Amino acid sequence: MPAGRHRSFDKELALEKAMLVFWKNGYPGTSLTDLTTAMGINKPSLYAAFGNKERLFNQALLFYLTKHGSYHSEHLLVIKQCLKKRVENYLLSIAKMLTDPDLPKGCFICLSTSELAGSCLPQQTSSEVKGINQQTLSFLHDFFEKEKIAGHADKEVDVGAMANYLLTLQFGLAVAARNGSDLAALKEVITVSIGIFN
Amino acid sequence: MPAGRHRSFDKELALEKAMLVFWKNGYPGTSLTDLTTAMGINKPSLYAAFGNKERLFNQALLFYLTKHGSYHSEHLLVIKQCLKKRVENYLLSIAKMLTDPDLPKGCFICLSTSELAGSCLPQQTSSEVKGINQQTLSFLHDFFEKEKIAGHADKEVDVGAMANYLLTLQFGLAVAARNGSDLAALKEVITVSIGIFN
DNA sequence: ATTATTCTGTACCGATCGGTACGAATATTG
DNA sequence: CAATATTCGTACCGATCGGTACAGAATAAT
Repeated sequence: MPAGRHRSFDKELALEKAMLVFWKNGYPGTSLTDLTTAMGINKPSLYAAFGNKERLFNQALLFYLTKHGSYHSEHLLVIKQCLKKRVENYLLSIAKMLTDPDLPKGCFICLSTSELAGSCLPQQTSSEVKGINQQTLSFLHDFFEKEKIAGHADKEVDVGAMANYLLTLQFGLAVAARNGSDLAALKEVITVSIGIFN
Repeated sequence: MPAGRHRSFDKELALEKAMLVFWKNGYPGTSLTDLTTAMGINKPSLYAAFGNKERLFNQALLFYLTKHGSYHSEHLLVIKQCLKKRVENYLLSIAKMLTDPDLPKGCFICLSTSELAGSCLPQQTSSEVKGINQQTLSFLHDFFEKEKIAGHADKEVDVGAMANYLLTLQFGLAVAARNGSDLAALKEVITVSIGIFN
């Protein structure tokens, strides 16, 4: 047991609150006052526990990825379903998250990606966001390659293009949700988008 | 001719410079110093000519829409081309703009849409952004309806879903460009995405 | 009980935020 | 020419920005 006064708040819960604020407002749109208010702590506690705004944001990104970004891919790996159905369920899982009434609309990663261009995000944060997207792209690439080898997809299919298409679609669904599209609207889009598998 | 000292800068050129800064950094990521530096004017001149930051942003949105957002739809109306080819050229026109080396990466409207959720954008700006997206959606809806009536699309096609799909795809391409995708990568995505017309 | 250590709350730091007052400069009007 | 109208540049406003110094409160080890 470490000596000294105990932390009076749940660090992981505070991180989740911070993540939700960043998710809603973006990095430059979120102030330390926004954060401390939502987290229910004071600035010195925030700095002692998380470093600074930039490091808190990076930790929020990883928290988001773990809690809201990782589980969708399970739908791709279900056996005894055709490729089209699995991709559909994968996208539906994402669409449900994007429009969850208990969460900010859209996707935290997609929002951060939109903030990439300018001097908006710190350097390290920028490369972390790009890394996350590259990881998703690599995963989708490998997935389609395996599907092709397994004979579930045509031999001439461009797995790189397929991976890019799916990631682009995810971005699009996220922004559409941000714009107010509900789950029904996203489902329509998904139905159209998986028409390429026919 | 109005009496008094003449404005020493080109108002439209200054608006374009401001638009480029907002396009790169977003609304909360852009400061008045960023703006005045890029525009080559001082703050009082900015306020005299454009009102304030919010009104300048709204004018920048309309400037963007006129200069970089409107001409793509021409590709949809070309006669003597099949629907698939016209949609492809429409998306290619957008993709070229999204990756133009002389412009910020991605789409100013898409970025603003991403900033919609929180207290990031002023109220009037938020509704203007939503209105722009609704207008695009309506245009695409009408376009596909006319195509269906003309017999260029199946009679059972859901024109609302098609419009949503295309808008979502535009958003996705914009974020992908923001993430660093080059024109070749976007072209791959477009090739896959128009596979639904087969 | 004392000491050492860690956290909390207040109060504050310099810098920057969006926005403006005001006088000097430049133009048209008479 | 004066008189008037508009813009420009400087210098500044209160508020908020991200970040911290410091003292007091709370805990563990001695």
